[in-house]
Amino acid sequence: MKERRRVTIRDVADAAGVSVATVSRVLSGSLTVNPEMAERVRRATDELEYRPNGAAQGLASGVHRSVGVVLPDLSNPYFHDIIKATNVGAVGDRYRMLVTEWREPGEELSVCLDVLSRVDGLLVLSARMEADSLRDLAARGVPTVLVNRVELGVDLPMVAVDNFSPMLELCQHLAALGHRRVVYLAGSPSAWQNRERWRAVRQARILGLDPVMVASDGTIEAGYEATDEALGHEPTALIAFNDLAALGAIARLRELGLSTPEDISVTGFDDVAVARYVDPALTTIVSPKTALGEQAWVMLEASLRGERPEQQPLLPATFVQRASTGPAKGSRA
Amino acid sequence: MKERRRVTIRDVADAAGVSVATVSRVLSGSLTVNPEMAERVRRATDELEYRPNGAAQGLASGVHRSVGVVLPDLSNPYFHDIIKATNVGAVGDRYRMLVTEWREPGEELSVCLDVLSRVDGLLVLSARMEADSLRDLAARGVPTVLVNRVELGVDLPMVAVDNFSPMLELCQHLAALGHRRVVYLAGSPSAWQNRERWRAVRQARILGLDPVMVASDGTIEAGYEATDEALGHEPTALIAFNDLAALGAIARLRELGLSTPEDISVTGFDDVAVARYVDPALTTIVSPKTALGEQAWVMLEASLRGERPEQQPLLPATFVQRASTGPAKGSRA
DNA sequence: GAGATCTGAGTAAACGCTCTCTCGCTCTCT
DNA sequence: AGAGAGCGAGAGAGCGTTTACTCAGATCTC
Repeated sequence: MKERRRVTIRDVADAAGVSVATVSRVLSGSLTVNPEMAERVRRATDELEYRPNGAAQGLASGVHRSVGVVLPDLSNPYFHDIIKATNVGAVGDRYRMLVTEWREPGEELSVCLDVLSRVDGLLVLSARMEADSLRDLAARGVPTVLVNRVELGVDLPMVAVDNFSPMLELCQHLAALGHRRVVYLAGSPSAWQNRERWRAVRQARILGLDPVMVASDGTIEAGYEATDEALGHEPTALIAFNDLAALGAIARLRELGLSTPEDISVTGFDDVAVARYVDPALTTIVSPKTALGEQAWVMLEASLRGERPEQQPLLPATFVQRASTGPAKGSRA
Repeated sequence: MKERRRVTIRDVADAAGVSVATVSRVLSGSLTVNPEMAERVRRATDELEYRPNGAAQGLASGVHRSVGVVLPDLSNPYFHDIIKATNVGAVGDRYRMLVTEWREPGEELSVCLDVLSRVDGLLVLSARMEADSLRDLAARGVPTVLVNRVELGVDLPMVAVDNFSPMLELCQHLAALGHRRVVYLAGSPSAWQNRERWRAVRQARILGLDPVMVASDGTIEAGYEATDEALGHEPTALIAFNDLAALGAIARLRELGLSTPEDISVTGFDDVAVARYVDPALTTIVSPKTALGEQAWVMLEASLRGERPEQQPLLPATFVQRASTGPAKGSRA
């Protein structure tokens, strides 16, 4: 209740008997200050429990020591391991990370810009943000790193996982098991990752696969719901956009009396935490989420220092076979 | 590349031919301003793409229109639906939400205080934060709401889900199925929720249950690993702290050749998204995460307005029976 | 030992905004 | 017609920091 006034740098200066400039110097670790004085200042700081006002620091110095993370959906677990890793890096470099969700598509840029007066850089984890908005950001010279999205017309550092190669490997695995007719349960059409994965699946025609795409969007519910339509194409395997959709599909198949993988194989993507624990354990692709987050921070940090981070190649993801795939029903069995 | 200077309120004022004070008034929606002038200002604002500097606004007015969310683990999915709902409320009231993770226990208060110069209030989603730190926060008069934690010695508004009653209901369900010897796979010992759930399980002795507790911590891996020890007590049912631990346990049981629920029943808590889609679908307790988040915002918003939010009763959670529980093996079968 | 060079600390001007005060103008009332 | 009230807009003082500058005093050079 006692609405005690926040202690300011002035209070510390008075207590230590020095000027505010000196306090500022001590706190910023400047070397041009008498050790004994520095000690006095530090003691005063502790005693008064002084904490610098971030808003004022940001205003005066123009650097906020914090970065914004913009993502479309806070409840999507895919992002969490990534930003967790990023956060470790940020904290290590004494940066704060501010996560912001936006909901309305089209509103992204506005959100980014809005948060920009409190942060020094941006991490964009949006598969859907319009390329124009990204270009705008790039043009403004805002340090920004694009995560899991490759946009060739945009001059921004990006870090992403290779979706194509491992998906092709997965297809090869299915082909080797005798599958031919397969359905790709798509993710969000505008997402780069979805395009890449579907590109790989189509490419797999050369391996003998005969893929068709069914619209969906990478959630459990969507996977569940898209399954009936998928079955209309009489596939022997379902290639889901991600693990969640795969789980939904398997659940629906079970309801229909079809078992996985005996009657129909199902694959996922991402290797979310539960993927190996469910029954059947998911054949999927392990996305290096931690590495992705770390790499993203390294590049953002370089941008913040004014460097131009070196563009890295796509991070490799590895195919892992578990129990949700088996020989195609009806092939040489 | 063109490092163009950010446009300030001064630029807008010049462009519109008015004083900065007037621009400020127009932007803050003050009514004491000539409509024609307001229109001029608004036009200038648009043309210059002016965006107020949040740091400066915060410094000058003392209000930041943003709240901090402090949570211990960004990758824990339990929080996401909650803060997603909170965010909806916050955005609706034109507040920004800044999510911050801390890692080191004991460091929480420092993190809170640190973020305090950029936010107006705090949402604490920490089951583990020390009561002393909470008291400190309360004493400083910082608008704060405690989520999913009830701490009677702390004078702070809190909103939480009832853990006890539904857990008791779940125990009743197990007792009715003939279970007697059961193991509680614990969550983090210092978590309020864990204490409540275990309290309910112990209470269920009156229903004929004979519970023992096995240490664990509410992750899939921990549930998986604690299962062997749990089996040492020869239970007919496992009551997991939450769904994740339940999933881990079921996976381990399967590995050991035990099937759920025929050989052993398993229950969860929370009803995470996958709970109903896995095989067997989890008997669990549906936690009203969205309601929780909404309620948290309502209370925080009241605190921000200087009101003392009315303490609400615990939010009800409902028991839901699915396929992971069945008659106790060896009972009248 | 006098002038030049360093050091280290203080002074004060930003940073971009809000908000109180002040002031000039238009109305209204007597 | 003159005074008081009312209203709208400008001036300017902060808000809490950082960061040129400035300027003593100490150290050095010849």
